[in-house]
Amino acid sequence: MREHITPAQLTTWRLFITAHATLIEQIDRELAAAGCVPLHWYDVLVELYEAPDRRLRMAELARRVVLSRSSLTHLADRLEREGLLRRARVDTDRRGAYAVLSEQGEQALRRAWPIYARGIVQHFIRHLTDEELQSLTDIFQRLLMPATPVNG
Amino acid sequence: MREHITPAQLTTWRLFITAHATLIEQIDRELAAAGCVPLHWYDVLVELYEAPDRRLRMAELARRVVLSRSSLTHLADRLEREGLLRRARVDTDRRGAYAVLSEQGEQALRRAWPIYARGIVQHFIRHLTDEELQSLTDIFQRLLMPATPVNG
DNA sequence: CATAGATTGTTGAAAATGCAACTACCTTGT
DNA sequence: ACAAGGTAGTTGCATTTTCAACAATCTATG
Repeated sequence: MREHITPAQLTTWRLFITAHATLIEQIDRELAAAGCVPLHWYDVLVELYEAPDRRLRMAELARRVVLSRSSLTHLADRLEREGLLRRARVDTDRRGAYAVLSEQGEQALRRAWPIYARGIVQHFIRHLTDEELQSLTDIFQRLLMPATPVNG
Repeated sequence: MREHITPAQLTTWRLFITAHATLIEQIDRELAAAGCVPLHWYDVLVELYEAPDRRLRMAELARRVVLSRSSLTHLADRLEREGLLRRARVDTDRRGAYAVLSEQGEQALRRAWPIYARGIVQHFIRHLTDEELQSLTDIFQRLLMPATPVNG
């Protein structure tokens, strides 16, 4: 299996990593400066926000934010300690637990959103044409496809 | 300053985050399975490898791998403990320190490269046309531009 | 040359992350 | 119904990352 890779291809990959790190770092700094929840917390909370009943099974939530189950447990502990979410039992499976967005969690989302949105626009969207936006969406979806066999 | 953001734009952004996390996770897992250095270590070592004299000032290295100076200090401590790099004094600035790639560090790079390259191809390059590769390079460079005022 | 202000890199403590082991529970096959 | 094996989530611990404070040194200005 030949896995040759050209310098140009490697450059693209490395720019991908660097661009990501730089953008996240910048936006996270802006959120912190505004006294908002960090980006990673936001991602978790917003998944709950969009889910039916503002709740998701722990494992499903972990999958969505690309975390191990144990990492999510710890993160959820912190969020719960801050009152941003609570856990709830699952009627149909006594092992299971829902993570449920709390009222405070929703407020935290609303508070952070303007800052976050501004960051996304200024550091990301702003630099892209509509075609590029569409192309990026296609590409990222394609990259994720192998990892998500059925559930699109 | 209107910072409106469309659902499609937000989707692109979120796919960016998710795709990145997924790819890194996958490649890191493969490196670990092969008993190689983790991706983050690799990134640091390869910067040194490409630098003149296999060495870089700590602050410059930190900038390149998008880490805070203090985080890099700790990371360099670990790499030094593993014998993958060493520190050296700077003649012209007695505060300064070089991080220098060691022979062992170079070996670690060489050992990890095939695994890493395979991961990059299989999870990233493989899914992209040549045009897309070029387009991504342009885009990521553009995204990074604001952060690097002069020095391209 | 003296001093105020920046910059370099490190430190120690706190927070976050990941791994392996564990409990509790569900599912399957017999 | 029961054992074997799988899954959900948590726990403790070790590793990694971040933050604020610090000492040492450099630089610029008067």
